[in-house]
Amino acid sequence: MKSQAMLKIGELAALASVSRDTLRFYEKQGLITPGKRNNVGYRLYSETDVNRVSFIISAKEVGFTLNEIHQLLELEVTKDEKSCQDIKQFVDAKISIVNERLEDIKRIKKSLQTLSNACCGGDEPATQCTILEALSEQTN
Amino acid sequence: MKSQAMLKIGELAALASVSRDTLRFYEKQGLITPGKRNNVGYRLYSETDVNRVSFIISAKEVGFTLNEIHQLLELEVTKDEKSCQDIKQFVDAKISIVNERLEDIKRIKKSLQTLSNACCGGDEPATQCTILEALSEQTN
DNA sequence: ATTGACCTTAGACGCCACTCTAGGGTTTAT
DNA sequence: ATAAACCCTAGAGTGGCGTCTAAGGTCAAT
Ligand SMILES: [Zn+2]
Ligand SMILES: [Zn+2]
Ligand SMILES: [Zn+2]
Ligand SMILES: [Zn+2]
Repeated sequence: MKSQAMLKIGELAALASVSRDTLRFYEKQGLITPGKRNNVGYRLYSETDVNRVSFIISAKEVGFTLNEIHQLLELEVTKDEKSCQDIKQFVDAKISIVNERLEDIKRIKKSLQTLSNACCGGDEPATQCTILEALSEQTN
Repeated sequence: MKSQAMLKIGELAALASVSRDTLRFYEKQGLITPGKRNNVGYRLYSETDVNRVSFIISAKEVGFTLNEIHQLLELEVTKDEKSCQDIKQFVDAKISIVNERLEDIKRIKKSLQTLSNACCGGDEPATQCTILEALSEQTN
C-alpha cells in the first residue's frame, strides 16, 4: 500500500503540463505551501499537493489571476467556515470583471471594423486613406 | 496670424488627457520625434506634434499597442509610398488578434457562468460547494 | 522675497505571470 | 567514467505601459 507516491517536481510538472519553474514560482508566491524535501533537498509532492496544483490550473483556465486564486484558495482551505454564498459571490464578482473586459474588446473590434470597412483597400497610394484620416482626428 | 502657438508639455498633456510623463515616455519610445525646445530647454509642441499625439491616442483607443502604433506611424509618414491595401491589411491583422482575444474572454465567461449556475449560493457551509469541487477536478 | 506651479533628467518601481541564467549538486543510463 | 537528464538557489529579464522619485531649474503671482 504505497498510497503516498511522492512526485518530484519534474513529474508533477509533466502531469500538470506546466514548467518546473512555474511550480517553483507558485511556491514563492505562496500558492503552494513548501512541502517535504528528500535527503538531498529535492521537492516531493503529495497527493494533496497535486490536488492543490490542479485547483490552481483549473482556476487559471477559467480566467482567475494568481492573485484571485490566492483568495480562492483561502476560501478552499477554510470552506467549513464559508458558505456557498461566499464562494458564489466571489465567482460572480469575477464575472462582472470579465463582462467589462468583454465589452471593451467588443467596442474595440467594432471600431476596427468600422475603420477597415471605410477603407477601399485598393492599390492606389494611401495619401487619402480613410483609416489614417480617422486616426488623425481629434477625439475631444 | 499666429498659426504656430507652440504648446508646453503640460498644455499638450491637458489637451490630450494624458500625463506629462506619458508624453515624455512616448518620446523616449520614438513615437514622438523630439521637437523644439525653448531657451531654457522646455519642450514646445507644434500643430504637427499635436496631430501626432492625437493619432497615438486614437490608435490606442481602438486597441493598438504602442508597438503597433509605431508601425502604424511608419505607414502614416510614408503614406505616399503605401497603398490603402497596406493600411487595411494592417488593421485586418489586428482585427484577427482582437477576435481571438474576444473568443478567449467569451469562453472564460461561459465557464464562470457554468460554475456560478451550479452553485446553490445558500447559507450552508461550502464543504460540498460545486464550484470548489469543479476547480479541484483534474483537467487531464 | 517667497510660494507654488511648472519644467528638466535619469533611473527606479509596479503589475502580471512567468522565463531564463549562472553556477552549482544528483541520478540514471551506457 | 562520462554524459544526459534531473534537481537546487538567487536573481535578472521580458513585455506592455506607464508612474514616481530625486534633485534640480524657471516662471508668475503675491
Ligand atoms: Zn483607398
Ligand atoms: Zn484606405
Ligand atoms: Zn451549495
Ligand atoms: Zn456552492
